[in-house]
Amino acid sequence: MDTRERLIESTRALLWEYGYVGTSPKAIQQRAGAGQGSMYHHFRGKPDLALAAITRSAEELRDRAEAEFAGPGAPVQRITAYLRREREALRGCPVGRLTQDRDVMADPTLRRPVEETFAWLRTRLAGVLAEARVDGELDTALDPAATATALVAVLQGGYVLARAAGDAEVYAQAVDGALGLLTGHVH
Amino acid sequence: MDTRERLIESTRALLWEYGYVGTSPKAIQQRAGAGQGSMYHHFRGKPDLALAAITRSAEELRDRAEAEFAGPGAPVQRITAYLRREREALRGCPVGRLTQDRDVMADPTLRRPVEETFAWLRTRLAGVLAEARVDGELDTALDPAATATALVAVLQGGYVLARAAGDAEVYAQAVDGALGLLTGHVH
DNA sequence: GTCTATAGGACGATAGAC
DNA sequence: GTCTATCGTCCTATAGAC
Repeated sequence: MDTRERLIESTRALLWEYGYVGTSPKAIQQRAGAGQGSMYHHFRGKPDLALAAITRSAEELRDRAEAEFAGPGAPVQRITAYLRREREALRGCPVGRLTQDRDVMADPTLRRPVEETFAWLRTRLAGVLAEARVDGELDTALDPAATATALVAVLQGGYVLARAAGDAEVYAQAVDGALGLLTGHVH
Repeated sequence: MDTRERLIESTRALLWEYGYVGTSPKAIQQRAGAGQGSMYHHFRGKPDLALAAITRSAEELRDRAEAEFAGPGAPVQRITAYLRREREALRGCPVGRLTQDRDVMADPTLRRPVEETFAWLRTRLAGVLAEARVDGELDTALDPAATATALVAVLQGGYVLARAAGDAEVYAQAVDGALGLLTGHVH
């Protein structure tokens, strides 16, 4: 892994753990084993480096989700697989976390990947729910768009509650609760 | 409002908007219209002031929720009222937000109010759900604890998604989706 | 109680040598 | 490409006068 690459990966890790304000160029450099000059040679500054890191995290999230949404099995089964996928609950969502970062949300460039990721996720999941409905697998009373937003919210909120409790099991409980609610609408 | 009070309220507002790392004593003083000496006279430092602010925000959240959980109407109606209560979706949850703040979660003293608030909230909501079940209002297949965690997660995640989209309506959509799912289990 | 002065360090970035 | 030196600013806190 070359220096540029190490800088991006270090930034991703630090952004995930400390957020934008809590991540200093110095910390990035140390973690990457690179000097000041090295960092400023490859990137214009902290925002530029953050953009590379955020973009990559967003793509990763999207790719993983798509793999499950487009995977094998009936729609409801794919949704269940997506919801149940093992996640590092106590670390939270690397993209959702940025939502609480003022400097990220205030910068249109940094904000865009975050916005697009969740817009895509909600739409994509709504599509699979609509599929399930057409297949007669799901209650027609459910609105796919609202249901999709609620389910994605359960994951994002599950991270919050797990962190608050200091217990990853709380995340799993939120997912269980959501699946319990969904099950009543599955034929 | 005396100086001490203004300092706490200023800290609450700044903590909500900028988080712990993003909130400086200087900014607190300016917003409160107080000098350095004044702040350090009333509080030992930033963590001490933050504790006062966090504790108050936690109590406020709890009091508001309790007012709805203990309010008039059938259990499901009270839950609906709680979920549908108007909130400043784009500002997020003043307590849930702290969950993403490393310095807060790393300090047991600052962390406690956050932890307790959500532990109480989940338990209290589970109680109302159990009540609804006993009343024959709610499907016995639903686990009160898991359902409560999922519903609270929808709110917390709804904030995340609304902020990501830059649209408070997304929060409302998450709540709608959750209520849509819940409705299928109400007799 | 509140003020100003001051401290030591970190932040984010730039300059210029190699 | 990478290094060290340097910059101006902000951070959090303390000291001591009023």
